[in-house]
Amino acid sequence: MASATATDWTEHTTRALAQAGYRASAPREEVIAAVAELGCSVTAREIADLLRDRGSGVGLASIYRALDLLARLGLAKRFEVGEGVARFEPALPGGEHHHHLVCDSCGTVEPFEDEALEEAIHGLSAKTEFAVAAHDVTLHGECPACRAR
Amino acid sequence: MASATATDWTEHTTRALAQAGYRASAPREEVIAAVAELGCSVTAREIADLLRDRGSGVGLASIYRALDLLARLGLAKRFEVGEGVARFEPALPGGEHHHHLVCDSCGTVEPFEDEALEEAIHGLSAKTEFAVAAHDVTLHGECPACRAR
DNA sequence: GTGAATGCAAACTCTTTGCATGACT
DNA sequence: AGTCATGCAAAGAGTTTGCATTCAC
Repeated sequence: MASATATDWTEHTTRALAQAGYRASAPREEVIAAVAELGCSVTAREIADLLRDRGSGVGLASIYRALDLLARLGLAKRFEVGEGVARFEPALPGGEHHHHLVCDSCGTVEPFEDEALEEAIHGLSAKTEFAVAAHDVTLHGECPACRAR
Repeated sequence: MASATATDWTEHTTRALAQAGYRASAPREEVIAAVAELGCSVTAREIADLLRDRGSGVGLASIYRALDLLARLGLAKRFEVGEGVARFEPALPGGEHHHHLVCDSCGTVEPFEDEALEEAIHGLSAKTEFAVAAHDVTLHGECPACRAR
């Protein structure tokens, strides 16, 4: 199911780019495939490493440009978990919505969803004078694997 | 009251540094004063600007070193709101706890507290296998001033 | 053929670090 | 006096940009 979702996103993204008038270039397709493959928390470097290992000649600049484009079109979400490095994840069309658990020992980033949290934020949004358009929640701690050690 | 709190924090911080065996140097004191003065969301650059305008000769490196020290001792909290720049705020001894509203138009960062949000996160922490030690919540949107425009 | 997209390298920003000098205890 | 802390400048990491070339339409 995870791979089905990744495929969905890849197709959706490719189609959305075409509809928005962007050309279907091989480098951009490779970046999209890498994002789909690496999943919910990808850095530009991770994509570069994957593509290089794969023998692709895609340059770092093109990766950044592709990620920037995806984020601008709402096809990917850009976020940070506090290391000063931009992270990206596929943005699913359905508006599915999750946040991140970060292991401060090994750096693992894992997604989670929580309805009560969303409700609390929704209630809060109504109370403030800001027009709240988005929110990010990051939980820091230690993952099960690191705890076991 | 805000200034009383700032004074409290300054004194608390100075005392904590002394107790931890750190020397009372003028540059570090200036950085602490600047953090207290600039309040809940300060960048290294903002501190540098303030101190320069004030005629202080404190170097950027010392500002970063001081901020790093404060964060390591738990006297200040380091966070980011998604621009790739480290932000700092005084960490009050009482364990008072807030999060941030960011205006995506003008960059204003404003604190808020919400009990329901804390409860949701607490409940969530109990459900996950991560040992959750901390959390950050950032709400993005448009501030009242920018909305009026 | 024309303009968008790429790759490379240079430029930029933020942050950290090496080292000699100066300051607190 | 003995260190710790500073300032400066250089080094690093991540990201962006200028420009000539390549490629999709």
